[in-house]
Amino acid sequence: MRYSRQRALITHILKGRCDHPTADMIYESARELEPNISLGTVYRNLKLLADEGVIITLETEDKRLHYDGDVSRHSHFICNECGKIVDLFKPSKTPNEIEELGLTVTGEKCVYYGLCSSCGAK
Amino acid sequence: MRYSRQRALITHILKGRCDHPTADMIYESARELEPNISLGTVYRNLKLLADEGVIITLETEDKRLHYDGDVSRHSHFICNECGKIVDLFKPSKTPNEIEELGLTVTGEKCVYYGLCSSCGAK
DNA sequence: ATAATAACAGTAATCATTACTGATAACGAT
DNA sequence: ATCGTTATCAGTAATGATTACTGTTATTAT
Repeated sequence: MRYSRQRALITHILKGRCDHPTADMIYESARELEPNISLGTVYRNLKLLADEGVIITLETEDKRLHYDGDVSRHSHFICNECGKIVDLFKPSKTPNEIEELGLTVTGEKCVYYGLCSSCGAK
Repeated sequence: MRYSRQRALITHILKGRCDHPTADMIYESARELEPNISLGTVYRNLKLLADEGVIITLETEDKRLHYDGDVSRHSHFICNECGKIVDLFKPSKTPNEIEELGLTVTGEKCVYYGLCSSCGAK
């Protein structure tokens, strides 16, 4: 993977903020420093960076992919009302521990990734 | 919410299978018994049923929403290779316990839902 | 420096999902 | 039981996030 100013910028932006922006939000930020950057370039590099494990993706119910520059093991809380995404460090926080942060938990979705038995055998 | 034959069929199909079909797959199944059912009807009812809590949605990396008729608390395993979705009962299975099912776990994404402190105050 | 090609900007295409329209069916009130 | 209201329908068009394409530019190994 060659160096590119655009990819470095996208990485820098994402690592320097603690929210979970969409591609479009990152595009807006990037244009402040690189006015001619293309939205396609943002999408392409976000996908590359996610494939490389440099950043993380977050599928939400708003149908848009959110990106997270923090690749340490942690989970997320999403407000059903305003859609705000909150980082929950310590991955195995129990619902009770989460409530202590002022959050009301009504549900959870936990997905594990990896290889199933048939794909792992190959 | 009024009764409709189409909605009853969609519910029946989803409750009667243990995979995690997309709207399109449910549409195919539904057309076997209700050949004139519309794809829009399938989408509309799946959304209604999910809002009512009768079924559950699952956002995956294939960009399509998957539906689950099992609303009991459980988590999922998705194979990175073939995309197969496996139910993991007992929601708090540890990675080690999952490995015993023949699955190789390389990552997890855990999201909690509810109300944040500002939205909860209202 | 040059050649090979990854990456770019700009834009068109894709495709899952949602919205719209006129027709039909469920169901409470008469 | 029929009527009127309106939720729901079938069919189809529109939406919008993401991806693919095209000709150009920039990176890097030789």
